[in-house]
Amino acid sequence: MDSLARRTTALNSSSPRKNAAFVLYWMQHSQRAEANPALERAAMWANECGLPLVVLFVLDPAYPDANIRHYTFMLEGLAETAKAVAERGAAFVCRLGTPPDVAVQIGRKAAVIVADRGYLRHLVAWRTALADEAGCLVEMVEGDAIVPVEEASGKQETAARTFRPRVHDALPRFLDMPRRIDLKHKADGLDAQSDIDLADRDAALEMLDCDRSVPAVETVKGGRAAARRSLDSFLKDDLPKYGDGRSDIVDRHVSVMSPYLHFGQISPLELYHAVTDAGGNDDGRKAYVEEMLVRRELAINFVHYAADYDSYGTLPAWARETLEAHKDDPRETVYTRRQLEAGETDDPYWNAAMREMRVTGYLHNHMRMYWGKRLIAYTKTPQYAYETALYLNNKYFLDGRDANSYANVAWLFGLHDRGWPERDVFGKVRTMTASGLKRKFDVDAYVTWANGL
DNA sequence: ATCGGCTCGCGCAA
DNA sequence: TGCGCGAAGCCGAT
Repeated sequence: MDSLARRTTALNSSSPRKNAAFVLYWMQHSQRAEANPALERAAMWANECGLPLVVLFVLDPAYPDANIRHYTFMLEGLAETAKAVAERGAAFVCRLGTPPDVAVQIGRKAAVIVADRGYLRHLVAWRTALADEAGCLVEMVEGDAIVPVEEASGKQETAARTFRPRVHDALPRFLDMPRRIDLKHKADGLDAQSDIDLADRDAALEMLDCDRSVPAVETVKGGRAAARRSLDSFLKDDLPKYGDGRSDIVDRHVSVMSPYLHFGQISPLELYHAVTDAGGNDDGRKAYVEEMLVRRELAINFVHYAADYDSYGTLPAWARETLEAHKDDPRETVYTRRQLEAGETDDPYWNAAMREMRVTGYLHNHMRMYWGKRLIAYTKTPQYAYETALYLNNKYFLDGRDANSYANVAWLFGLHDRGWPERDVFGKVRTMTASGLKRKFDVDAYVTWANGL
């Protein structure tokens, strides 16, 4: 079995449709024209059937928790992707609507429909609905995890230490980059079915009836070209220092690939190869693989196997019990959600983190932890802290609404972690404090920087 | 500056 | 059944 076949699952038992007009790739998660195994699988089918390829993207104005910040970043990437798809000789169709419905409708003329993979519950449901209603073979191709989730482990893992050996064991079978397949039949004229012109982004954004309260991020551009530029400078300047430099909140040596990964504008496998082939030192490369393979895919393992990945009740029992035992501990100050969201607490470090999040749509990972842990201390109940953390994550972060968002928020409350000495409010759940920040970093420089954003 | 103690659940050796 | 050990913890002692 070749590497593409190992990433592919049939979602129904239908056969390819006879007398079809094209092969359809319904693009959803892997929003890129290169390093995309779903696209190559669809190209393979197109050549095999002697048909042209249509790539469909459905822009859903009702996508859960999406606002104009997310759509802007996504459309910056999609405009580039549409062009690159067309240059390969496939048609790129962009439609407004509910993704599986539009895919079923367009798919009536398709011999085969290929989908990429998503992990959150609505993304799984979309693929199931498509497979049930398509009336032809529907395949799903894993392109946004290096190791397909079931191949790494057949169950929900309790911690990185149990997941790590499993994902590393499976890794060698999934290291081949998808081979680029040339299309034999060009798709002239088929792209006439679009109802959105991605080249005119402002017009496209205006068509969306969505939340406009969070402005687009000025400092980070979406799309593959921006991702590659950012990656190149990371590989040259930061990867060598990544080993022990990645946690510094002021002198940052991080790649900031998470927004691009979230929208599938870059593939985790191409990042893996870029980093392991890079110069520098072993420390940096090892640490990066730990983040991108072990940590990132542990988050995918979590949302895949924990049906209630976005519920407080899915936290480990020991964590819920200890938080429950301390729920009536006095809090120094309890803030309203409005005060929190505006960054108006008495903790300047916390406010600075909130500001970085609001303005840049991103937060350094160490400050994500501090921000989230303090939220437990600044709210009345851990349930409310959990809901607030998810709400703010998904509203402001360009990389929010991701498997990582749910795993990272749950980590704040003990997921994938162990018990620690019992303290007020937190119980045995790991805590973080301002004194810890001061001990490790020039946190005043961080505050000055954030306030200048 | 560095170290031990605190603490939980898993996986593995015995 | 016991033991070692783990993503970033904190605190107090040296």
